[in-house]
Amino acid sequence: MGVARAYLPVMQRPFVHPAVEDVTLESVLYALADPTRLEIVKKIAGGTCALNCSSAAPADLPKSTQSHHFQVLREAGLIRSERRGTEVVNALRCAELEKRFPGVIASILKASEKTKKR
Amino acid sequence: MGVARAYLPVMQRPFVHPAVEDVTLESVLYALADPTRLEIVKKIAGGTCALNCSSAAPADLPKSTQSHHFQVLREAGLIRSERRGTEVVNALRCAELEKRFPGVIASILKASEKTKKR
DNA sequence: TTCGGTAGTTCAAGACTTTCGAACTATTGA
DNA sequence: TCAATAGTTCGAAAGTCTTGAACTACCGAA
Repeated sequence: MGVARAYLPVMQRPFVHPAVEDVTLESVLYALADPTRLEIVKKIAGGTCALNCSSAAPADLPKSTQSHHFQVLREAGLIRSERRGTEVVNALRCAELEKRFPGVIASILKASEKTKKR
Repeated sequence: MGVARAYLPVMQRPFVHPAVEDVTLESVLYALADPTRLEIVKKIAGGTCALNCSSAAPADLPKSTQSHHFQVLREAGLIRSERRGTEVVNALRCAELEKRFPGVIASILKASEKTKKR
């Protein structure tokens, strides 16, 4: 009979996400204050389905930097990540965040669109 | 006759504020992402009149740190500062910011009030 | 009119963060 | 089974934050 494996290999460990009530406004603002991360969030928010890391991040961003930014976004409670075989798909936690901080994410995304085109 | 003084003493130089159209969303989010600065902005926003630096900042914050945070807020376009004798009075640039980034500041301030009480 | 207190600035050093290359782990498809 | 793909971890270099110390400017009292 299969002995329970105490430690899952690193690349199989499920991601940990904060409960929505533990998400802080400051961590959300902090996460969005970085231009690269705002870019990522915009890309995820703009699409209709969850995106893997590489396609959500700016084209030439080193992978180690990508990993770091996705971790910050995840720990801030902005995105939910799930492993799908070799890739990680990421979705914005829109509805939850809207309930917790009404208007915040929506107004920021809207403002960032307008600001973008110059 | 009074010779024009080329350089005003440091402590008399007027503050420089960015024009509202040069304010970027990222600099605003960056400025608000710091808990101390969010605290300061909340205090300024909550009052009915402009506040000097010492009374807008958390009680035990070292003055050099205060100075730094007010500079960040000013350069981000969030506050307008003016010298009044020995002190500096600070006001939120509410109306201008609301026009440039509708809902952003308002929703953040609102969310921060709710979050505060725990 | 000078002196003490108050308000804020500047500078430099130590602590903390960010970024990124290199080496690694898992999974998939040929 | 092997190469390619997707992401993680580590450590070092570069960058940013925080703070004490020394400073400037202004104000009010004696």
